[in-house]
Amino acid sequence: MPSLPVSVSLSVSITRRSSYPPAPHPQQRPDQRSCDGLTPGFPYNGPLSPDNQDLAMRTSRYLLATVKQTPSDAVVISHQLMLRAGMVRKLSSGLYNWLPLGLRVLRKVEQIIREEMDRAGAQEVLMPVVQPMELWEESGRAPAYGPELLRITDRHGNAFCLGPTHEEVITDLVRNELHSYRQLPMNFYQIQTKFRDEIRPRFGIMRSREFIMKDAYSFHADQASLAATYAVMYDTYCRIFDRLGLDYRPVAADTGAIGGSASHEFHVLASSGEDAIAFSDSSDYAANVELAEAIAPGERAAPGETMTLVDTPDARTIAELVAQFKLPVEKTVKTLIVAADHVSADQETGGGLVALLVRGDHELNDIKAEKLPQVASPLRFADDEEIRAAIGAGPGSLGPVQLSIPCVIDRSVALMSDFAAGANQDGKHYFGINWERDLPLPEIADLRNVVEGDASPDGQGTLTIKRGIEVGHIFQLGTKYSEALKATVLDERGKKVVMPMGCYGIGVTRVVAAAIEQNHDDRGITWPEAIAPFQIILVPINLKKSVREKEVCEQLYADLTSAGYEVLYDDREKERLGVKLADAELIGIPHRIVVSEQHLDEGQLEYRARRDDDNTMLSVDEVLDFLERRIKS
RNA sequence: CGGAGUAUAGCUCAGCCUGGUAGAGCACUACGUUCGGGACGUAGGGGUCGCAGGUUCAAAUCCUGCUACUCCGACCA
Repeated sequence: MPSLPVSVSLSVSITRRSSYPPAPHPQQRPDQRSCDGLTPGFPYNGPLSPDNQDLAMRTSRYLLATVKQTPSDAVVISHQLMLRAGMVRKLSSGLYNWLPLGLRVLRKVEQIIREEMDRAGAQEVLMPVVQPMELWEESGRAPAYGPELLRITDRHGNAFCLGPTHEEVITDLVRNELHSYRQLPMNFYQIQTKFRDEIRPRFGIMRSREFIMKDAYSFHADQASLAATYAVMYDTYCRIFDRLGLDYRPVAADTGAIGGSASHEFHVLASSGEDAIAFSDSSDYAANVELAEAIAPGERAAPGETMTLVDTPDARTIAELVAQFKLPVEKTVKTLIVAADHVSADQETGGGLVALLVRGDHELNDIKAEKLPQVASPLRFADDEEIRAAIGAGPGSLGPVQLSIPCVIDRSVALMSDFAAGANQDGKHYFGINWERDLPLPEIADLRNVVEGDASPDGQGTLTIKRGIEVGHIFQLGTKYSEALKATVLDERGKKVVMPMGCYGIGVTRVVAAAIEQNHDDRGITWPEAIAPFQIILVPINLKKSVREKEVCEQLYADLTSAGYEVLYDDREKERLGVKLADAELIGIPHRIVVSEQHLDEGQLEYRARRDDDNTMLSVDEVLDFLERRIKS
């Protein structure tokens, strides 16, 4: 048998044996133990090892619960891979057990969040999962929250609920503890389990009923202080998601009654995301597609055609019209008829209907339409009979010319010239319509969804649309809860003032799922460095046969661990190489070292990053330097 | 809450229509062979067929009720 390369200096002395050593002597010297407290080469059923589990583990002692088959009830990738990699197991609908491997990832995400929140001056607290209903009565939110709030009763008949969020509890705490404006601002956060009794939990960890959230609540003496802390939280969130290694976008969110730039969602970009978000290619602008403003820069071209009535008996949709008459779709207009708001319906002659016009290739935005004063809320499309009664033609032949009901047009429609639209007579369209020549320009509004390539509303660049997973949300709450719960402090004049509040959430468990949605390939997870369960996996090719592989692995395991790396040593003797490599790829350890007899002859090891396509050969004594450069950079 | 579906071994599923000995693959245990990309052989362990009723000489199979879970929708953000 060839001897070990001289470059490997063994600090642990191992006697070569052709078979397992006998059970260790109880008085074994500590320096003969490896980093995880196990005697090198000790077989599977040894004692539990209490040492250094944060850093090191050997697979023979670890619950590596990987499965080959994709579970049938998992539809999204993150759910499939989290089950397959042995990170989680379902307990019941929307409830999951976290196995050791998954928990390592979860803890890393938590730790990054914790460090950055602390860095931003927030103070960690821990509030109960179970909350008294009294507080929810006091805030007035109990009825509004409905059945999503899981209510429970204790043995004395007192009402409690499982906390879906903690505004009430923190506000109650703060009103008892803070008394002076001098103490403000303060920002409290916790990383805690939440429960929301979702109507339909789905997508595994992405939308479960029980989940872990980092929620923070800030309290202020005035609005300016709230705005300042909000800005700090915005930056903190950026730092957190940067450190997590995720591709994300802060997105302007619907601020409802609060207004201004008082709310942002943080989205991890992934094709499976539930939300479509639009962002500028050359500025920070980003918004939910439903909320993104559709602007229409430019001017209307002068009329070039005369308006003509054309028989279009077989064209009932824009697609048919475009196909049959070789029209560019940008020269067509869609006319949608919706119910009018009651008040305006009385005043107009529209029979309770309003026409909304968007370009043929555009889509009506329900939310924007609903916000128009003329339009009934909730939005309701008119049925065929109503349309025929009011206009005298069926859908498919509707247009703005000589229209008998009120009409609102999209901004981009207002810029069209020489366009085609229905003639309000069955089977007929007008071509070559021009505003202000053939008919007056109706009221103009933003009616449509933005599309890829639109000009960015901030005037810089064009919009790209991608799907995102909402993982964070920051909010300037104002005094909604502090008012209801009377959370006041005395100001400098000794007057009681209600504290404006901010709240800031991150879905910690959802971040883990989102990270996988964004980082996977056909073999498994490709973790970002910062949240991988382990940094390095050590894979000997044939531990059973090769004493040399075992010696080198034990040595590397000890050296890498004492250098501070988190190492998973795949010391399973019964598994073949293929199984080990497949597992390593499935669980997505970023750095892999394969140890083989063949290459040890030249003093070489194989290195491969999870996202690499090829192996890199390293000499045994340069491994530490190499990894140092590779990981720390 | 509306619609659709599923429930049989740890996992993925067959068997049910047409009632009569509980099945396969993977996983697990033992032994042997194999050993650089999810090995092979031999032997074995493991299921009150979701629960409760009913029909029948006989029910995984037919009937009724219940429960849980999944998918689509509404809801939530």
